[in-house]
Amino acid sequence: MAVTISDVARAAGVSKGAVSYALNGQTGVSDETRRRILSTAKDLGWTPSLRARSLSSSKAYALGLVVARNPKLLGTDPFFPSFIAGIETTLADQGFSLVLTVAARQGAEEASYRRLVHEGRVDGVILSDMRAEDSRIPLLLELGLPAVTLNRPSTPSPFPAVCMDDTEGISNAVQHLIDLGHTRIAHVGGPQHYVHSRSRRDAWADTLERSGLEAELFIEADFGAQQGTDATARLIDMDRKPTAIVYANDIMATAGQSYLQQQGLSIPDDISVTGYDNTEFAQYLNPALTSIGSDPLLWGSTAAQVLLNQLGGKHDGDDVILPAPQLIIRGSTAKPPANPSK
Amino acid sequence: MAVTISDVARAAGVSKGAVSYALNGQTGVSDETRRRILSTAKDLGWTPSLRARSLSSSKAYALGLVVARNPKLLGTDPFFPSFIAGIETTLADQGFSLVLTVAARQGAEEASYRRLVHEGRVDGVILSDMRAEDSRIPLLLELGLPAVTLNRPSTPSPFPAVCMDDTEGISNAVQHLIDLGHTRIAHVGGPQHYVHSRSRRDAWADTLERSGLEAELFIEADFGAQQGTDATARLIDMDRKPTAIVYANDIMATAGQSYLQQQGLSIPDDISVTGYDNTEFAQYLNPALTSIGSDPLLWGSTAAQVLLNQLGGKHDGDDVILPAPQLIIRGSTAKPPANPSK
DNA sequence: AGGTGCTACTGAACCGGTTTAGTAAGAGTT
DNA sequence: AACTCTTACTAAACCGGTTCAGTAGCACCT
Repeated sequence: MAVTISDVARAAGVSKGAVSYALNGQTGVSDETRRRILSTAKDLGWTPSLRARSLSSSKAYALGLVVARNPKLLGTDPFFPSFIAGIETTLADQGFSLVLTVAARQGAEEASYRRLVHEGRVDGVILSDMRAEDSRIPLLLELGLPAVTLNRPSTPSPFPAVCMDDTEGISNAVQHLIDLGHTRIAHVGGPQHYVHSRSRRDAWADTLERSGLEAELFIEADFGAQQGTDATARLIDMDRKPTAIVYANDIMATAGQSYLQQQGLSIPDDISVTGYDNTEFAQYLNPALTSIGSDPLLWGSTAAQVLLNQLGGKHDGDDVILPAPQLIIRGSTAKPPANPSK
Repeated sequence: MAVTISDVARAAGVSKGAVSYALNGQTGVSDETRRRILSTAKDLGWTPSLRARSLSSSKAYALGLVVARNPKLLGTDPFFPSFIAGIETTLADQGFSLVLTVAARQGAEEASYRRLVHEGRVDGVILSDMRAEDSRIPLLLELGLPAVTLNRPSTPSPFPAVCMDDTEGISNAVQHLIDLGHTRIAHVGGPQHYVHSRSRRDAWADTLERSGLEAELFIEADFGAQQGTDATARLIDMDRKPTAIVYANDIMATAGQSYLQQQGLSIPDDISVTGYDNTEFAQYLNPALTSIGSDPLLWGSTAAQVLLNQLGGKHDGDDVILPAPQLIIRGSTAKPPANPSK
């Protein structure tokens, strides 16, 4: 079996308690003894037993992430793998692990959090995809589970937030289109109960209105290719059809772009298109997709770090603001047709 | 605090040991007493402490998944989220959790497995993306960690395998193209150290050769959009350029298709294209992508179940064979041009 | 010299289960 | 009646840490 703290105690000629104090850097042992204990521990190759420590300290040494999305849609979202990789880079260094849960069915989400707490699997969770009136906040308060949120939720939240502004990228995209001469700029947004979907929509509307344009061409979709296509079809069926469409993610933009081309429209000559996320394939589309490039890796590693700090009582209470995603202009945007149809 | 086994013992007027026997369905208690213990446990709302159980039984009640991929590429791969969701559906029912690790850097993979074992985080792992001479097999044997593999590895492996045949879909795709009249069918494959990449290539080559065609137009890429584009560029620069390209995944096919269109080629009139995975967006491309639809959800849930059976000593030793992914024919494939250029 | 306070440590309890060793009661055997 | 065997249970050890209560030894104060 592995070497335990008792083995170290015996070898060093002290009690178990002394070893524990020495190893945890607590007071109660002389420097002299501490050195001796540490060196015998090292000689014997001692490493702490996570399980024993979990039991006696009532900690899990793990963080949780509950992803509540349809796996089909999740599969096309490039955000999560990078985000998770970011979380990992922080956790691995500090002896923590990530427990991942996918809540596919409605209602499974709450059950997942309850189970994580009840089994004591995790010491805290990272909340992504914040929603309006997010029910997870009261739930976690009830459960007493620490958390960080990605972006500050719209309702009061006692949890630290790690923020990456959605609005700047969208505003820049819309302004870019306005500067090119577009006046009928549509937006295909994500589900509006998501805070980020909502703030992207608001950014789109605000930017238009600042230039005296009306923000009327809006369709809500679900971030999936199917609804991206449908929304696009509805937009170009309109009497006063848009000359540019700002999509809330690259998947919908890709699907929309394909649909438009299929309808005989040329991109960007007949209609301009922008995405969000700067997915790896965005630059290889035909034409390459103008998009907004976020940094999920940084977001993940920062969120994990903030949560760990919080657990260690080292959080200063301020939200962490990360650099806003930037607009990346490519071939899918150009000036509107000189003589727009109808 | 939560109610413990001692509380139940006291309430039922028996010893801790008796409660443990009763709750675990072991012999040593009369039916009468067992019923009484179970009902008082229920009345008190007792649930086992995962941590205490982990310590005394030396089990983690968790499975691990180590994903060794560049997060950038991982982000575009629709396989993992669905696969993980599948794993979850099995685990959640049985009180297990999933510990996910992303090994970004080279060498981080082995360290991840060692850490999982060393900390006792998991009772077993699921191995995906099997490689030729896969170093994980001897590693896990050394570490004594149970595992399941996705598909049977090329080297001898004592671990059960859950298999989903790669070859049938590719063979059908190639045969479909041959039936349409193509004779110069290229393949853009994944990294050839992956077993699945290799078997897809072999299926492509075998099917061509069965029809007396030469399997010469092969390029290895990394499943990413960039290399998919590059490979496509090289193929159409050739003297005897292909009239059809079979890609090893949808991402490369999508990137390739865009590149081809950008070069003024019409799909499928000038050149046919097929993908693999049947990504959600595949059907919304322009033209819709002929692809091969695997079932990662089923694969995940089955792999988890087989591993749990294995841990419970209930594995019968046979590999589990899942239905092979099927070819889905869409607009990106058609008969070759009547008078192929050069 | 006696009291106080601090340091450095020990021994034991504790976290909440599982598991082993031991035992009392009853049935069966001869 | 004495012996063995089984059943049903208890007490205690154990997993490997953390933490609390107690104590010996020493310095300092008055």
